[in-house]
Amino acid sequence: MAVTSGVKNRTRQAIIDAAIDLLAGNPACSLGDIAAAAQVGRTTLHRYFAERADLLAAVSAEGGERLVRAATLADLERGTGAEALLRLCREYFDLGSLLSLMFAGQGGECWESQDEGGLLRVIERGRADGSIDPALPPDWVLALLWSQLYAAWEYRAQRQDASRHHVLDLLTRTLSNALRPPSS
Amino acid sequence: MAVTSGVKNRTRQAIIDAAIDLLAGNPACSLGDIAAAAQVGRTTLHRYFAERADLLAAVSAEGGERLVRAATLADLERGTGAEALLRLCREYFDLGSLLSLMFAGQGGECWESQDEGGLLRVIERGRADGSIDPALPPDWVLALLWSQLYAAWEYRAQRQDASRHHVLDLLTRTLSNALRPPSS
DNA sequence: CCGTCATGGAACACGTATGTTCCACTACGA
DNA sequence: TCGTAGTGGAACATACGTGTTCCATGACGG
Repeated sequence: MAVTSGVKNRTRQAIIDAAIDLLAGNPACSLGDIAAAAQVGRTTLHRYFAERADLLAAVSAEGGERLVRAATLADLERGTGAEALLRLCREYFDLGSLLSLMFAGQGGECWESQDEGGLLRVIERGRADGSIDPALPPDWVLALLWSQLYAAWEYRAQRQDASRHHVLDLLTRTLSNALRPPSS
Repeated sequence: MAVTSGVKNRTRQAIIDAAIDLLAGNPACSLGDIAAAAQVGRTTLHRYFAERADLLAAVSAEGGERLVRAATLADLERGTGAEALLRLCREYFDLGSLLSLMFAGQGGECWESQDEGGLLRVIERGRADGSIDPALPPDWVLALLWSQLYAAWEYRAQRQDASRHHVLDLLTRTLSNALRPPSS
């Protein structure tokens, strides 16, 4: 498969990036808005993605790739379950507006199904090695992870004075506390 | 000001209730859908709320009232700051789909501004009495409260087997752990 | 210099949500 | 029995998003 002319790839990527940013803020935003944000004509957008559903599918695929990439960077096999989860949290935090987009997708549709199994395994490991409270069901831990991640992202968006490092520190502290077993 | 005939009040309330339920699931849902859910004609809906914005304003007002009512029931002046916050959490949890609606409203627009001050005072009290980690900024505590509340609501919606009591127990446990100061 | 490639704009048809008007039906009290 | 309040349905005009077609422009390599 030939690499369809570097120009087309860049245009396509610009559209997808713009779509992620705008859809995160308003899942019902118009294609015209997305095209404008990507600095291309609406005609061009339709040339790459015939229907809205096609664009959404491409955004979904891009999101899935970024999630997998983040999970790889987090090196989930290393350390205790809780440590791995917190590392993953830091990687996910850098996904930016993609977080809002997935949260708007109501908890899980396509992307999560990919590595959700992997995450649940990490959580189980944490419950076994004593770094995560076994009284917490794995999917509740997952819900907790996503909700605090989203809260941290929104917190950072509202208070520009808060540095990335500071917010990440708050997130790490509260999440690890929430998951810690009572005996520890 | 006369009480405009009990019938009109009941119709109006039915429309607002239906609007809260549907808008929580889809903020862009049509007025026709809301009218159908309220079991009234679209004409009637327009008779009570001339424009969509009018209905949204009424929903906003209703949400604000319910929040205030919940805060009153929580008796925020009693006990430590953390205890009061957890009581409030339980009251808020029963607001149901209103939680999703306010979360869709992106963290805070009108309703929160009402009692946000009161909540921040409770959080400050908790920081002072040692029941809340003083290292956590009050508005981060607030963000944490809302995000875990939303997570709990979604968790309950997805897993019908989880009883209200069980979910509320998980929420209380993780939230109080997240807020607990390290020394304790 | 010419051809193609990628693009952007204009215009159109179509569907849907919205807001309005008009008329008919039902319940209820005087 | 009559008049009124509350309602619902049908129809209409309007606005907006969508998907398509057609044509013009600028860039780039032969």
